[in-house]
Amino acid sequence: MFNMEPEVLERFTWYMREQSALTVMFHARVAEQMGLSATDEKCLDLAMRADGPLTAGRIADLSGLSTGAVTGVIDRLERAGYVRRVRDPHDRRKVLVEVTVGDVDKFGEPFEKARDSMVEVLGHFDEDELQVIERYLKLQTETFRKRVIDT
Amino acid sequence: MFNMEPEVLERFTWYMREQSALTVMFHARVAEQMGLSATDEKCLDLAMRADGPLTAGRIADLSGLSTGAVTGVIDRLERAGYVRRVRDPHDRRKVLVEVTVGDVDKFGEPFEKARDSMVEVLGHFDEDELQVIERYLKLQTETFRKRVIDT
DNA sequence: ACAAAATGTCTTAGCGGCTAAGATGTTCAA
DNA sequence: TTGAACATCTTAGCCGCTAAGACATTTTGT
Repeated sequence: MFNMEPEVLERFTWYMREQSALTVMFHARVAEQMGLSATDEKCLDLAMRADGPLTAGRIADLSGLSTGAVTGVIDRLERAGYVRRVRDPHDRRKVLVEVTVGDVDKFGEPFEKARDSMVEVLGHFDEDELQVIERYLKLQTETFRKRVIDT
Repeated sequence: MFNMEPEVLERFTWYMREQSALTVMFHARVAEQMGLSATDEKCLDLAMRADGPLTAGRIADLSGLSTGAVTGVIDRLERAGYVRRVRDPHDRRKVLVEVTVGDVDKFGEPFEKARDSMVEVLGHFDEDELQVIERYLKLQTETFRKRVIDT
């Protein structure tokens, strides 16, 4: 591998830090717009990004909340119409949390703005460059999850 | 501009969403490792990323917290040794929040892991590709801030 | 088949942080 | 100089979180 100067690394670090802070603010905006707390929005996001419906306990694990707290989260999400409790027919102790809203992108102004913003940015790159960027994003998310989150 | 297929857009949306969720988890890890709440860590991050010291009121604005809450945040950060209260000599009503820790990267394991992870990822690209990625990151953060956060 | 242990969720008590309103101290303007 | 504006702190009340245990269901061991 060629020699990467420290300044380059420093600039990249800055971008990551900046993007990181922007992301936290973005989540706060989305939550506010949906009439949810940051916690509730985070749990709803988990439920939406999962393959199938999650159990209450799995949401507790993924979110880091206690099971008691998750009960409250699901109560509020259910009351607001975002999810529905369904008892698992194969194990009636379990509660499956089913998301009852369709298209993710319908989730208010912040999401639309974020999408528009992304389209605008990507418009500044040609096809070859987009392939580089996609390779980067894919590798970045995978590596970050493996090395930082999944400890 | 050339024609961008919907699937490409969808894949990029997925990466952004994934990265977004990972970032939120990352902040939770960092906060936990520092013995701080998510709120306190967010405020400390604001103070660290600012040019000079911020006032308590400015932190309230930027964080979206009430001034009363910020008083508590600064109390806890000060007690934990991360910041120091300094009265502004030019306007003694104001309280400047001075960060009293040096290198940002000393901030615990998660930060180091994140940095290592970034280095590993960037190692998979040559110099030309890195320039594309940097251009993308710069444009992305700027555009996102302008279009989504600063409404 | 039955009892005991394990599992998954919900309930409750107690704690701590948040908001809103107002108190306190400082600066600005007439 | 005096009243208004400003910046922060204090306080009361509320709400969500954790920890512990209750309840219902499933699994295990005999």
